Amino acid sequence: MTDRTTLGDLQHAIMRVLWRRGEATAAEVHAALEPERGLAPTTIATMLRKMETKGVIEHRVEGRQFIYRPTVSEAEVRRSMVDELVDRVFAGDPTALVGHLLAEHRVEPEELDHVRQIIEDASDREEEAT
Amino acid sequence: MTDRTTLGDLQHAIMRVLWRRGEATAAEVHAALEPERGLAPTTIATMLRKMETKGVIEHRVEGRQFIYRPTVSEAEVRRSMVDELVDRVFAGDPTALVGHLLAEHRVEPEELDHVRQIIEDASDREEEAT
DNA sequence: CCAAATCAACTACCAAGGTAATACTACCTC
DNA sequence: GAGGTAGTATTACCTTGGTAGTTGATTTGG
Repeated sequence: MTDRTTLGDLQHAIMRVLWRRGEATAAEVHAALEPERGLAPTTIATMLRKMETKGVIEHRVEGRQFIYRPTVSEAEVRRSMVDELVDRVFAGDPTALVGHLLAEHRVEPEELDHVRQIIEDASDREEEAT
Repeated sequence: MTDRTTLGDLQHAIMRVLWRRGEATAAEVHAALEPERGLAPTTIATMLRKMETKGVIEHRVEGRQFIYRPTVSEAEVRRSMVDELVDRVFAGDPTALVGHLLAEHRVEPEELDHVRQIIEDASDREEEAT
């Protein structure tokens, strides 16, 4: 089940565009990434085709254009990429990654409280919904 | 400065052996990884050579054997790999990754308190040292 | 109706990670 | 000294991500 959907940097950038807009043509994706990446339009088109083969996006035809949209959610990708990192680098222990983040990345304790609060609220709502 | 030292899965497994033991020959690394990976000895040897080219390990000669040892620490690798994930997947916001971990990976709040305690203690010691 | 623009498809490279057989070399043993 | 053994070097192949030129079909503007 756990599909381990890993994306490269460009693939991820493309997915971000698709997630934000719901769907887009190759030209639109290219336009969106042009500023910071300056890639050839064909590069985007090729990557889109590869990504479709890989199964992370699909397209429908509109006239002579392909309109692509994601088949995996941002949450799924996050999850599998974080899982992979946790397995590879922290021996499967997510708490160790949290520790690392607090120690190395200077995540403020107040921020942490805030985050925890959000989680707890969410859990509460979940229980209520039972 | 920030070298962005990314390691593949096998490379990471090899590094773990080297970090644990301080140094090891190709045969020793192979022996250590044999059980769970079952790779050919030459595969390990080839990978070690590639990793040395890449600069993450180095070797000294002892008789006709090469004894490899890490040139980068586990902490450095962790840091750059986590940085990369945070940049790619969480738009550079480490707190977002913490949130994800708490929400998706069911990190227990008690665990969190524990982790935070460790961090705070460390900060205290740091201040004392001033 | 023809030329220019628009798209997708095809083809081609490069780098890096991974995997391994084969070749070479030096040493050790009989 | 011959042969096996241990160990490194060479070579080779596959996959995936990334990058892009060229080609071919289609559509549309003049």
